[in-house]
Amino acid sequence: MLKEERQQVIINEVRIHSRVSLSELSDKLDVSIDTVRRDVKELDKLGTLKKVHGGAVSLGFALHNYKEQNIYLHEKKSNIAEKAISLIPNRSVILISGGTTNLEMARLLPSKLKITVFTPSLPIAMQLILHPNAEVIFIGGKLSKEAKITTGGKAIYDLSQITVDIGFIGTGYIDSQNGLTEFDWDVVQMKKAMIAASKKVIVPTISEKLNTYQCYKTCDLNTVDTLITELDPDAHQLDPFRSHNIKIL
Amino acid sequence: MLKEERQQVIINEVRIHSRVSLSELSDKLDVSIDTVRRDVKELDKLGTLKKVHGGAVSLGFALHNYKEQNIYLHEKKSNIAEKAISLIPNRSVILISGGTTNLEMARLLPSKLKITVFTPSLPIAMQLILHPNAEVIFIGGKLSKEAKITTGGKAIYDLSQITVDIGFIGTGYIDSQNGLTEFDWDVVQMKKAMIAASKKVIVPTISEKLNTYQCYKTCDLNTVDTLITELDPDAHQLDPFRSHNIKIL
DNA sequence: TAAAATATTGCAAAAAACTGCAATTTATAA
DNA sequence: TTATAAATTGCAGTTTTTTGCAATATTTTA
Repeated sequence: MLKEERQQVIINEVRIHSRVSLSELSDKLDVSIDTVRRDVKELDKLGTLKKVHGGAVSLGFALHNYKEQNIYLHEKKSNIAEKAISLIPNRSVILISGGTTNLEMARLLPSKLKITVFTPSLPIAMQLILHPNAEVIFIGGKLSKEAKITTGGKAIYDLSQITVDIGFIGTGYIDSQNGLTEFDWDVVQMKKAMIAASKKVIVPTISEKLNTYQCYKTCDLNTVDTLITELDPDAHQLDPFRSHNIKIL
Repeated sequence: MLKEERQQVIINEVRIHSRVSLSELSDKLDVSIDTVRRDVKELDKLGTLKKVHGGAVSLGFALHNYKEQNIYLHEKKSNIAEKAISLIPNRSVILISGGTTNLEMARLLPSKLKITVFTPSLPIAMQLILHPNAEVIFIGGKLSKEAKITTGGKAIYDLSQITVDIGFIGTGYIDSQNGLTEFDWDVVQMKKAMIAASKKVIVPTISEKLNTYQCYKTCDLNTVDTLITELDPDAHQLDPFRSHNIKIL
């Protein structure tokens, strides 16, 4: 088989599936993994596809792919995401709201984890497309351009028809007195519906958000089952949140 | 055997198979591999085919291989997208299925156009978030990772509850006999539902797809109101599609 | 943090390409 | 027809490209 043919096959695979692993290609093409790696490297240089660790993805996909803005915050969010992931049993059904911390969680979800995910968040759905074992169900509705999640009566009604094991509910603001709050009224309605649909409510948030609040209230703190921050669970900053029957991680 | 004949055989082989290896040619033509190598080198210089390590490929194949093809296709898609956009009145309600041609349309939608868009496609929704005057309503459901659109009973039911002015329905394959067809059954169900929800059905497609078909049928050609390709509406290639009461743009 | 998976690098064998050359064929003109 | 020049072809030696492997480094996963 000519090298050109091989590369053509690779391009097709990437076009059809948006992503492909080197071992799959090596298998399919019956050449060593080194060879497909070199091929993919060449195609990457030519700008035909994007090489990633373990395989390749189509350029269209790489576009929407997440971009880490602030390294400092990013580390915190990865830390939170890892803690959050540790709470997800295999074969569970979860709900993920929007937000960059939740996006980080979606990105870090282990590929072996079999899971069903409901989400109204466009970026999170986009990310989860890459996950081989996640069944993703998108909550439809009117798109909020700021929050990049769906909102409105339809979405809220759809949420009322489901119950999930765990809801990972991000929040714009969190305060020991005022609970979870937001700046956007539509978003609050969605979060209320998401919380109602979740047997267990987990709130992942970076510590910067602690002790801040806004005008519209999502829920009281005692609605929250688990609060996850990048801090040590025993940190003093978390003291005001201990009195509400909340697990802190 | 004359050199001329030999080279003609080589040209034919490449035309038929898109590719050929030097050893195959040497075998078939019963001359040394050096000779076919020299032949191929000449044909390459004449621009009849493209010489590659170990053999030769057709020019189309080579073009297909690299970035040029993407740019080439992209131009066609922009052309189609512009024609499609000209059919959208201000303040109309439209439905956009998935596909890269439709994505191009979403990208090129004039920012002044006030519009309501229903879509089950993740990339298109992602794109439309950037549009200042588009109200975007996402059709929720189970995500198909291949097509990046939602599918399944819920999405189809939701579609049955709406009616839009225009539906822009991309298609994987289109043929004058077999109509619109797809490779993926779930996607076909979605497209049927989208067509049912549209007062007017517009099918934007690049000419490469004309006269191709697959096993699952979306609809007959006479269901389509307007067919848009990058070709001139009078082009001969479109003749087979004229008899079905279709506007061609 | 350890272990598993993936990348990188250098290297050597194999395949293919290139070069010069001689034998052969073809073309051309006397 | 014949002599000569030009083109074609195959071969041998050399160079380049491709490919797989192994050792080592890096990244990802558990």
